[in-house]
Amino acid sequence: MPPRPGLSKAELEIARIVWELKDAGVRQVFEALPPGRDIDFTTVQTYLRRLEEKGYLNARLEGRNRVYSPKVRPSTVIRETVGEMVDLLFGGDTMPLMKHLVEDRKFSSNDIEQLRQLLDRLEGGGDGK
Amino acid sequence: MPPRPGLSKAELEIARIVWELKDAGVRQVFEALPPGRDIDFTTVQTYLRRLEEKGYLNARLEGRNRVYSPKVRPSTVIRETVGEMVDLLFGGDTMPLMKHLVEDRKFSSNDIEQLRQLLDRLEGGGDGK
DNA sequence: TTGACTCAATTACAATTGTACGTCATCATG
DNA sequence: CATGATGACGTACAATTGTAATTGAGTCAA
Repeated sequence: MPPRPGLSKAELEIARIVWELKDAGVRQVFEALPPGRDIDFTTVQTYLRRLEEKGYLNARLEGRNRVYSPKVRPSTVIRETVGEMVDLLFGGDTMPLMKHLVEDRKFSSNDIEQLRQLLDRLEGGGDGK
Repeated sequence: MPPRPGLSKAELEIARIVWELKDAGVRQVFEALPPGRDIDFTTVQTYLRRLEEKGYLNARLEGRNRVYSPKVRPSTVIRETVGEMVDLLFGGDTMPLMKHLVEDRKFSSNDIEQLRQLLDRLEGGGDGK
């Protein structure tokens, strides 16, 4: 198969809502938009249709309503999106992104502790290259 | 001022080359493309022009050649791009991205050590919220 | 001095994206 | 039943993006 086409920003926004709702009709997604996000109902319809066409969502007919549910797992989309960004921004090298994040974004000491533990859990699993 | 329009993928690719070269004419950028990246000279020209229009690059005339140099610093572009992605993918929350990266990308034990040190250096500087 | 080249500048054009409209069917209710 | 709300579905359309062709001036070498 050809690799899935990527998601556009607006599509990603909508996909996230479906992931969260697990299972949702157009109206539900529409209503789950953050306040201030002012787009038309039919626009949401369009995004959902495109997401289905691109293979990211399943759609079934419930009565005469279309109900969408995730098809590709969020973690997959995240991996692809992040991977693409790492390629684009850092030539595929993850460490610079890590450095940027650690230095640039604010973490609470709680976060820092969590990160330490994540790293600890890694040790031994890595290929140690 | 209106906020700078974002960079497209192709533009980012070209911007990265300019950052690296510090100062470059179209030809140089063109030649710095990775082997296999097969786009036309004039296409590169177009991207550089757009980058200038969008305010990311400076251009000066050297003889009758246009020489481009960075105007917005890479770190700024990186911050914006990463920030946008964090918003889109994780609703603005950085930690899930960190987790994803740590769990999903392969790090050498050397990398892990470096990350630990980064975290250590943070402690005390963070707002500890 | 005539090609062969090289650039800049302009223009083009298809694909993708963000956004919405129009039409038609269905349903519930006054 | 007429009417208003709701949705599916198809269509539209401008902006952005990825990519290139065209045109015209300047430079170099034969």
